[in-house]
Amino acid sequence: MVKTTEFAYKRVKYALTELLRQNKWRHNQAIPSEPILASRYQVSIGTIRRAINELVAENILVREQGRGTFVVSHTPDYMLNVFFRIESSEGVRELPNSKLLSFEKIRASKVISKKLAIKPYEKIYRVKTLLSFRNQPAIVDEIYLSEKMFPNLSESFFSDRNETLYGLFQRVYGITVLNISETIEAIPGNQYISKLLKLKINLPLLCVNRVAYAYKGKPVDMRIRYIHSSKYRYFNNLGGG
Amino acid sequence: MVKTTEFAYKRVKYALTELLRQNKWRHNQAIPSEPILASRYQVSIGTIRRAINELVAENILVREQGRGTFVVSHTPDYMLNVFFRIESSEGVRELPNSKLLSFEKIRASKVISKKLAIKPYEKIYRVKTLLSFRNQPAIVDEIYLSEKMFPNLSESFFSDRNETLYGLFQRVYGITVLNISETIEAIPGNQYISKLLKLKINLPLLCVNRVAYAYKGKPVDMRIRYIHSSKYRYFNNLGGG
DNA sequence: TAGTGGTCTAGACCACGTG
DNA sequence: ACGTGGTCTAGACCACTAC
Repeated sequence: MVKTTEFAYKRVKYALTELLRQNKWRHNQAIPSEPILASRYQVSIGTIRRAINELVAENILVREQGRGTFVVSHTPDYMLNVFFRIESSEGVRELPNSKLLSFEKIRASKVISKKLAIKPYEKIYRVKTLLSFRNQPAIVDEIYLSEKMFPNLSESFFSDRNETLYGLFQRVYGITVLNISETIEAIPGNQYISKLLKLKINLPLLCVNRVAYAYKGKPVDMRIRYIHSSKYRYFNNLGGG
Repeated sequence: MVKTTEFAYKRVKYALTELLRQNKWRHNQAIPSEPILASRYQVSIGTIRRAINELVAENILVREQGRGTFVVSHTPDYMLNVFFRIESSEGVRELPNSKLLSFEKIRASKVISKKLAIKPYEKIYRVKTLLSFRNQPAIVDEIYLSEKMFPNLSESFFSDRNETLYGLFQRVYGITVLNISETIEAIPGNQYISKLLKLKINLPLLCVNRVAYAYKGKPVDMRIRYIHSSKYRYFNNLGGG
């Protein structure tokens, strides 16, 4: 067990994370400057810088020289570079357009409630969307969201969107998705999904199972994503650099 | 175009990377201590630390308090935590055993020579192996290696291995794999691979296409990996933290 | 011009590993 | 006891943004 308060910079980092989790700073405004934080936490600027640097490395904050340090903003560009891992077979990387298929309020199954860290049978939304690149259907999404976390969500949020879903979470609910864990399988397409993707039944699809997390590992949403695998693929880079 | 020599720490980092690329320091011995490097490059220890910190963040060096700073070592454990992205459907993560299927010397196709950054039709090895977890066949690998980069490679290197392939590259050839890029597709299994994996033909398989790189983006090997997808899956984490 | 983050320094003191 | 990396400080100077 590592104490997060053993060192000054860990203590500062923990305090800043806690303030971020409480949504004290919106994603468009600068957090307090380094000298101010240094005096507030009674440490040197170097120690503040170290704490902030770690949060920057974790994609939680971004620094802008001459302007300040900000909460990361879920722009489409950010999404494309950090979270979106699907490209065409030719290696083209772009964001798809989204079309709403269905919007339902249901009760969470045991599996889903566990992944969302809510009680079994709590109310959730299930949203299905069809994602297309240049009008070519490519991906079927099933999204699961806790109603408690996202009260008063309705169809209209999904039908005409000019922002990413995580951008909406941040703008409307003040919830910032920080990291994501995914598992990928190959499965034969069933009738419903194959038809949407304009594929013959039983052809192999990539199936991506994703859970997104906010501060301190709090689950935000879960989704199952079926991908037209002969035209699109998943990509990944490992090892840093 | 970013000049890598604009700042002292970038200059030091570049110099260290160059020495690493030239294999000046083996992976079992410490690189020079921080005070020595500081005096050698005429900068303060803080600047040396910054350069080293970036190399540590890129998984190139590891620090060990009280002992020194080392070139990262490709132990099985390191492989499992950094590069190996396959787990069982129950979420168990372990390294497979490898059995040699075939070892050939062939000429590179255009596609492969491009990925390995060698001339078309240069001599390469093609190695096929069957990977198993607890004696259950799970993965078929096709590995492509440049003969120029790995002279005098023979079957025996692959038949009885107690180390990972990248561990062998590092120990025998002094080549350290630093990062990896992968694309993942779903494909129907052909007869040859389905049989090896004890699957019916045409069932969906995960197909992972990997290129591994050493210092400065130099390609080391390429492999195509076919995975028994109903028992095993690919996993990934995005966003850091 | 004032305020922000970015680089770099020189040094104190601590924690750890080896002899 | 000594040398290693780890933390933290206080301050100089630079680069960029805003007003």
